[in-house]
Amino acid sequence: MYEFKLIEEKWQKYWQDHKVFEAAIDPKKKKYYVLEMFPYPSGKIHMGHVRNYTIADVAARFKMMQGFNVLHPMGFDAFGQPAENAAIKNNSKPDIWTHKCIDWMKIELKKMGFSYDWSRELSTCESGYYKWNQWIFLKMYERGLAYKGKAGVNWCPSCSTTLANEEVIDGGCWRCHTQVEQKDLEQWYLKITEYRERLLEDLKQLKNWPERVIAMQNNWIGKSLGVEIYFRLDNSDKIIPVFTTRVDTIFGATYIVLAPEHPLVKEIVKGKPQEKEVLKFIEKVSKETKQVRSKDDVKKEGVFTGCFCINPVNNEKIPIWTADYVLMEYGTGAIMAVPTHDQRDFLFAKEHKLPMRIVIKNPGSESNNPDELVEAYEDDGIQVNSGKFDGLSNSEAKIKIAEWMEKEKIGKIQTHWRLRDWLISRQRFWGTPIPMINCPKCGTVPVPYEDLPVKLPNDAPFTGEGGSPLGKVKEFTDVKCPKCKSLARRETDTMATFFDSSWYFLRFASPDFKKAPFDQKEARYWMPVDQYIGGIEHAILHLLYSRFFTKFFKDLGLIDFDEPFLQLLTQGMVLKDGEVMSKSRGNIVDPDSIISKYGADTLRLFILFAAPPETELDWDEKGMEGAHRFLNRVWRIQENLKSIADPQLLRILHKTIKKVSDDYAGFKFNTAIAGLMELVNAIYQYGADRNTFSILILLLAPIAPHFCEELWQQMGNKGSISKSGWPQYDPKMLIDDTVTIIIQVNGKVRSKLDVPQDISEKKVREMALCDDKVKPWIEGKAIKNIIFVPKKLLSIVI
RNA sequence: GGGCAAGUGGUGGAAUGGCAUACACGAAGGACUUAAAAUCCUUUGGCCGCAAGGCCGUGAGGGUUCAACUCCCUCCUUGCCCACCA
Repeated sequence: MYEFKLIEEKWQKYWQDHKVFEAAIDPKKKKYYVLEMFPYPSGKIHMGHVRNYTIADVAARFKMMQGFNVLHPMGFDAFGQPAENAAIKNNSKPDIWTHKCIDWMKIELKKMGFSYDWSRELSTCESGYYKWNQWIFLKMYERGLAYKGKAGVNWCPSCSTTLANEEVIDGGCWRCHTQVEQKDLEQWYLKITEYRERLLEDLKQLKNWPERVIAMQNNWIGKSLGVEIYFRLDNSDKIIPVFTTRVDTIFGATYIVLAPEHPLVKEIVKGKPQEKEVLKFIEKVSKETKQVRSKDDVKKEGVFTGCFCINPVNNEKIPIWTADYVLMEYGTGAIMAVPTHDQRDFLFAKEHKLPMRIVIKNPGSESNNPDELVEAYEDDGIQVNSGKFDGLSNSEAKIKIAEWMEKEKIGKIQTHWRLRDWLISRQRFWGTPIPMINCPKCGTVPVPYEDLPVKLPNDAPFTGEGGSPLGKVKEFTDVKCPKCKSLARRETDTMATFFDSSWYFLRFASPDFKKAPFDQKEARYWMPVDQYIGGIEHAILHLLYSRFFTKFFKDLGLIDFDEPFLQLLTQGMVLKDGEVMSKSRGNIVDPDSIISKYGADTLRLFILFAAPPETELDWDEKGMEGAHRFLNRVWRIQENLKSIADPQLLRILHKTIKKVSDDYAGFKFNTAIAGLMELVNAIYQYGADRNTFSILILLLAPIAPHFCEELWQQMGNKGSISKSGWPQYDPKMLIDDTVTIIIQVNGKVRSKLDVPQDISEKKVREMALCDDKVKPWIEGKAIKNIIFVPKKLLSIVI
C-alpha cells in the first residue's frame, strides 16, 4: 500500500517551492496554451470541476513532458450575483465572501495536484483587472460599439435586474428561474451585430471544435436569406412590409397577419366596425407572457381588422388579420399567410375558414384541391397557380421570383439575423462599474482614461430590492463632469459578468501588465489558446462573446489573429445514478471526501478511466476502488525488479508507448489507461526490469503525478518527472515476427493460422485449404473466389 | 417541429469495413490464512451439447459487401441544443 496522503502533500509542496509550473517566454520552444473555463468562486469545487480540470491537466502535463513550453493558468470569474445575495443574507460584504470562497477553492484545487502557474492567478473582481473592462468599454464607445438604448428589457423581479435575451431560459431567469417580465429602461448595449458576418464566417476556421457547438453558434447568429415584400393597403398608399423565406409560395398568400403589437394595427382599424373587438384582442394578448404565446398546444387566436391589402404579384385583394402567433420581434412583425404551405397558417385558416390555394404541387399527391389537405405541404415541389413561374421547381422559383420582385420594385432580397445586440447593463453592485458620467449639461460623458479604474465603493446598502445599490452611495454617484466641471451623476449600473470572461484568456499572458489589457509581446507568444476545455452550457454565450472581443482587439490592432480558441473540448456532465448531481437532489459527491479516502491520484485516474471526456460519466464508488487497486498494483512492481528485460514484454512495452502517446494526443484517456493496465498485467506475467518500470511510470505521470514523482525519485532520479522527457518507441519493436491470419469461409471465421508476417498469399492459401478446421466446410464445394488481406485474413467464398 | 449526438454483456465501456465485447467493475470458484482483509489464480454474452463443436447475438427492419457495431435507406427510443423564426 502506498501512502497517498504523505506523497501528495510532499509533491504539492515540491512543485510550489521549485516553481515547476511557472511559465515564461522561450523563443526556442514551441508553446502550448491549455486553458479550462475559469470557475465562479462559489466556495467548493464539485465533480464537474474535477473532471474538467483533470482532463486539462493531463493535456498540460503530457505536452510539458513532450518538451512544449506550457502555459496552464487558473483564475476566478469573481463578480456576480451569488456574492451579493450572500452579502444580503449574512449582512456582510461581497468582496469578503468572494475572497473567502477563492481561498477555499484554491486549497481544494491544490489538493488535486493540478499543474497551474499560480503566479498568474487573477480574479475579475480586482480593480487591476476590471480597470481594463472599463478601458475596453471606452474603446468600444469611441467606435460606436457601446451605445445607450431605451428598450423593453427582460426584468427578473426576484433579482430585480435586467437580463440579456441570452440569459432568459424558457421564459425564466437563468439563475433563479423566476418568470421574467418586460420593463422599459435606459440600458447600455454592445453592438455585437456589427460583427455578425465575421462571427458566422469564421466558424469555418474552427476545424477542431465540436460540430454541435459550431451548429449552435450558427443557429444563434441565425442568418436567413429571404425577401421583404411590400403589400399596399387597399385604398391607401400605405405599405406593409412582410418578410418571408418562402417567396416561392407568394402566389398562395390568401391573407396577411400583423402582430398584435404592430403599430399599424391600431391605425388601420380606426373608425372601422371591428375597432372595438381588435382593441380588446390587443389588450388581452399584451397580458400573455411570451411563454404562453409560444406554446405549441395553445390555440392560435386572432381577429379580422376589417381592412384589406393588395398582393403585389397578382393584385389580389386579401384580408388583414391580427393574431398572437405572429411575433413583433422577428422580421417585420407581419407575415404573409400561405395556409397550404405553412402548418401554422393552415391551422389558423381552418379555424377561421379563410381561403386556401395550392401553389407548390406535391409530387406524391394527385389532388390539387386545397379542401382535401389534412396538413400544410411544406416540402419541395413544382410551382402551380403561380403565373409565369408555373412548372418551375420551387427552389428555382425562389430565386427567379425574388429577382423579378426586386426588378418590379415590389420586394427586396434581404438578410435577416437572429443575433441581437448584447445588453450589458446590470442594476447590481458586484460588477464592473460602467465608466460613464451623466452630466445635466453635456449629456453622457465617458470617464477619461487617466481616471480609470472607476472603483467600486467599499460598502453599499444591500437590500436586494430596487435598482442599482450604487445609486444609493453618494460618494460614488456625485462627481464633476469631466467636460464642464459642473456637478454630474455617475452611471450606477455595472457590467454583465460575461464581459469579464470575454477576454480573461488574454490577460493570463501578462496578468500584472499596467499599461494595457495585455502585453502585446506576451500575447503574441502565448495566444491563441491551443486547447480550451469546459462545459457545453457555454457553447453559445461565453464562446460567442469571447470571439467577438477577440475580433474587436484585432480591429484595435492589438493582436493579429481572428479566433481565440484553436481547439475546443466540451466535457460531459458527472451524474450520480443517472441524474445530474445537484444540491436539490441531494446526490452530490464531495471531491474533498473522496480525496481524503483514496487520494487525488486515484480520483484523477478513475474520472478519466470511467468514460471518454465528452460523454456523461456516472459516478461509481466501486470504480474508485478499482482505480486505487491499480495504483497499488503498480506500486508493488518495484519490489521485484529483474535485471534483464523479457523480449516478449519489450514488444508490449513499445506498443504501449505508441498507444498511450496517441491516445493522450487524441484525448482518449480511458483507452490510454486500459493500455497501461494491459502493460501492468503483462509485467505481472513476465516480470519487469528497471527500464520497463521507469517507462511505465513516465507514461502514467500525467494522470497520477504525485504517485509517479515519488516512484521516479525512489528509482534514483533527480528533479520533477514532468521535466524528464517523454519516452520514445522503437518502430522496429512494433512489428511482430508472426501474425495471426483469420480464415473465413463465406464470411464466417473457421480457423486461425499463426504464420511469419511476410508470408506469401500462395502459401496461406495452401495452408488454409488443407487446414483441418476449414476442410469440412469446403469439401465437395466449388470455390468461387478467395480474398487475401495481407497480415490479416483469407476469405474463401464457395 | 428543426438541428446534433447516442443506443454494444449484469454494469462503465472497447473495436470506425476484417477474430464483437479490450480494459475495468460486479459475480462465482479456488490458493494463501486459525479467521478476515489484502493479494494471487481461474471462470464469466445467450442457447444446444458430456465433449469436440455448432447456432444466435451490437435498438428494429431492409440494402451494399467475400466480410457491417462500423457504410447507405426507413423506423423506434433516449439525451442535449434551438424553436409560432415566417
